[in-house]
Amino acid sequence: MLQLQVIREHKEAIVNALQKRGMDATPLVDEIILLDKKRRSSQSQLDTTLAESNMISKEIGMLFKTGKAQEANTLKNKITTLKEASKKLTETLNSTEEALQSLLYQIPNIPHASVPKGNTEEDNEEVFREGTIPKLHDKALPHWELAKKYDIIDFELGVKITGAGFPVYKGKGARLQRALIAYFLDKNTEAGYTEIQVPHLVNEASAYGTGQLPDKEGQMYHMPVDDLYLIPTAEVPVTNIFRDTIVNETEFPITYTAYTPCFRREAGSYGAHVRGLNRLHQFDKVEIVRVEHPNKSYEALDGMVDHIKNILRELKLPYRILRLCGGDLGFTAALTFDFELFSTAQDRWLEISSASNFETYQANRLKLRFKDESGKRQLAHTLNGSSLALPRVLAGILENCQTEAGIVIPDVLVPYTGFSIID
RNA sequence: AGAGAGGUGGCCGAGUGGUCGAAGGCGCACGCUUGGAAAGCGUGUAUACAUCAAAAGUGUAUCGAGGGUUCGAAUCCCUUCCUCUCUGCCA
Repeated sequence: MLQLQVIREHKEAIVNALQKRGMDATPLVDEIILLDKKRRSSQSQLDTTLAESNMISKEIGMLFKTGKAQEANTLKNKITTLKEASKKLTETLNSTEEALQSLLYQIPNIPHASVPKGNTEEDNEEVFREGTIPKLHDKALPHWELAKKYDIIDFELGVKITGAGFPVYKGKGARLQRALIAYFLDKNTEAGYTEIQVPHLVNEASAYGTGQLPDKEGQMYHMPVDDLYLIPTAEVPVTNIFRDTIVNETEFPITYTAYTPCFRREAGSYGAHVRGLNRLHQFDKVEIVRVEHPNKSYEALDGMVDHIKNILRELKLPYRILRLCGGDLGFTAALTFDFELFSTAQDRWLEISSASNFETYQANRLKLRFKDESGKRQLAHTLNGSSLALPRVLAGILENCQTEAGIVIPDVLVPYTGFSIID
């Protein structure tokens, strides 16, 4: 959520910047400014009214003490009018604030200056590419065929137990998955991230805190009995650790990594693009989260990008990095780099990581602040990235590392898997 | 799940209808003292919103959350969440 004060003071700049997202924010912003004016004047009026009745109440107290009950009773009548007035003002204030809040929720984050204009994925800007795309043998298969051939992932079994998009990993498939999780967590820990384990269900306040609600209502699994949501990413529970907190400036940088399953309803299409592991309702992901000083957040984002690069380098997988364009940028992000893995057998790029700086957008909702040197409170910057999302990395390994003899496990993973080939 | 107790500032803890944003202590910050440190002494030490160009100041709200009673609520009533103890159930 953008800060009201910023909207008030930089209206033009905000409207201009949001055009990059293909959005004309003028009407929204205008209404917000109007409501904000109304809110402030109601606040002032209410405050004066309450101040007056507080004063009279004190007077009444004094009068009763000194035995002047009659005079006190006269004042009581006076206060009735004030009470009615303040009740009305409270109502206006509340409804104004509510309306204002819901409008504020509708404004996405302001794209960073470096974000390219554009509406679709085509307009994303490739900023880096590395790794060699392997030449596969003639009988190379897509991962869903490989999964069947080697009996390492069973999609039909998942359908039986739960439904489409809930695969069952078996044997070396399950072991490879576990190996990847352990490997990613180890790499992240080495890079200074503190490993934590968090709940996989969150309450409504947390879902609002990181911006899944109200923007992505319907994309999360909701348990109405307890009013809890299954997490779509570890970002939600991890970032919400800092909801309603004031951290000390000296604590920066705050860095966490967490492995969790992720649950997404993903009401969407069927077909080749979502086949196999390409899109799932439940998948595993290792996430990194940072809370940073505003001066350091872009440096930190670069650091995250380098860190993820290193992992992919070690795995010897071909990948590229995209700077997302305005139209493709997530609602809450100011700048996002997507990592895409090239899947030779599918002949397409698969998104495997997304590293974003949210600047103060999340922090404002979360009320995550820090005390700066002069003791003033400021909003912190939050960042997160996948390091990494499992299914498509798995798909990439299966497809890119397949040989006629079997699937050759990348060297760095062998200590984790305990085997070097799936055959 | 049943019975009981309780939720007060960074922490501990007082407060059962008026002058309480809240005693006292600890912690923390600054100053004095000291060769330096400790002790000691002094001062300060919540958040949000409004007002103001800004700071200061002032006002309002906040004692888990929401609602109610009252001229007035940390204090009384209702709802709800959470914690603890005992019993039950259970990986």
